[in-house]
Amino acid sequence: MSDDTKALVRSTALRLFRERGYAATTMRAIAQEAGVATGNAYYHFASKDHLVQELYLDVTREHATAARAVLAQGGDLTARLRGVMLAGVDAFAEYHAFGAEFVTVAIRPGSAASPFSAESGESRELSQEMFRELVEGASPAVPTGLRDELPELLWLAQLGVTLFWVYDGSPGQRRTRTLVEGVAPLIGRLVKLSRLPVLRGASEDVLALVRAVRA
Amino acid sequence: MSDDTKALVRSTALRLFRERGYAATTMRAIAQEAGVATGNAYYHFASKDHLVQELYLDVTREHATAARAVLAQGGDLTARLRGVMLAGVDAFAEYHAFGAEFVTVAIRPGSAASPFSAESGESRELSQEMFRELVEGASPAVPTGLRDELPELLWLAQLGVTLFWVYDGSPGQRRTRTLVEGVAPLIGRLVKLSRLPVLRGASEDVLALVRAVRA
DNA sequence: GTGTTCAGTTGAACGTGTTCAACTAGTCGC
DNA sequence: GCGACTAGTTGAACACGTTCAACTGAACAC
Repeated sequence: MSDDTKALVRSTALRLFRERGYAATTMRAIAQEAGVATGNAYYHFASKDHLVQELYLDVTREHATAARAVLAQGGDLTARLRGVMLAGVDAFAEYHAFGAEFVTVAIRPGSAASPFSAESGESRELSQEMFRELVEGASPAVPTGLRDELPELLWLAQLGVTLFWVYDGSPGQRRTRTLVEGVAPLIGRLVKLSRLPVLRGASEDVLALVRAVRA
Repeated sequence: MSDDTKALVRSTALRLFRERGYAATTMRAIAQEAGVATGNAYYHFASKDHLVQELYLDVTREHATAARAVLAQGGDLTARLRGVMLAGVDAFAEYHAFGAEFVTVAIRPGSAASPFSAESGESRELSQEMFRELVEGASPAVPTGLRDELPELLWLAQLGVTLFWVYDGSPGQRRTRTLVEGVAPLIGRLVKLSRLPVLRGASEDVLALVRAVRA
């Protein structure tokens, strides 16, 4: 029964999270709705955060699927970045009402749901792989100097957009879409300009900084 | 006794936060240490978050004081930005052990301690005013087109640096200092370059985006 | 069969942030 | 003086996430 129970708790939790949000979904309610004891849920999932992490994995998968359809259409860096980020806004839209509390949980450094945590490794890899495809399939091609670092930077940019999205109370998250519509061409343009002598130094500084800071 | 009690609860809470961090400081402990009933603390402060917000106000004041000393020395945008941001890292250093949980609390959109909340108005104003001085006192002067928007952008950059700082486990937060050492001249350089024809368009786009997104 | 082991399961118990009905004491109107 | 009125204060009570000692039953060894 173990595997069945775990799957049942998982799906029950995700359903309740979607229906009620994070705070209003109690561990007791999850257990009761799944027909098991409270402690049993903790046997299979170390904490409520670990259950939320399962939700993130689901959403990341949806985003990756939608993004792959966008990327299949080709295009330049700007178009691809715009498409992938807007696909993200769409994928997350369903959860916007509770987005705030979910991101709150995610940002806690110790949390299993943190985008940097070991537990989130699977969804992080999924997401970063998506941005790698985005960069590598762009035409015209991204300058070689940037090609290695850019995917991770774009992944971080996506996290930033998501953070903005959390605070975005406009209907349909219009402001976040406006942000994406502005940021995508801006990044596209800066990448293009990075080869010019004037910006050569600055762009090298950015890359050096990224490397220094990561170490 | 009301004002006395409020001040007593406030100072007790801040002391315990500094000594034990956020999670380990219980409302019961604060009340007990202050010699009042638990409910009494809630009469004066709506929630634990509101007490944390008082701590932020304290720290912001320390940062502003340290920053003012830096700004009094003049200098160009890069030097001033570097000085102010490093002063921030120093002012926050004492709390780094618990920084994670404090920022966690602060980032929750509904929270009183959020940098965007009404309750944080005082420390937000204090901080933004600091960046306004930073920009306006810089020599050579910042291009007029940027002068209005830059302070708020720098304030946001500071929030970003603080977010990085939370995750920075290096001794003495060396990585955050490296980040500041890199970001300050980068911003300084970009601001200078923004007047060149090649970047004119991009920098106008940035400003237009900021305005569009803020609305 | 019998004994042993252990993954799976149970629900009471703990400490938490927060709420609230009740109590206290000082102030005002008369 | 006296009767409201109220700001201040109390501590028990609530629901929560989480823990844990105890129980169950299937698998296995002999």
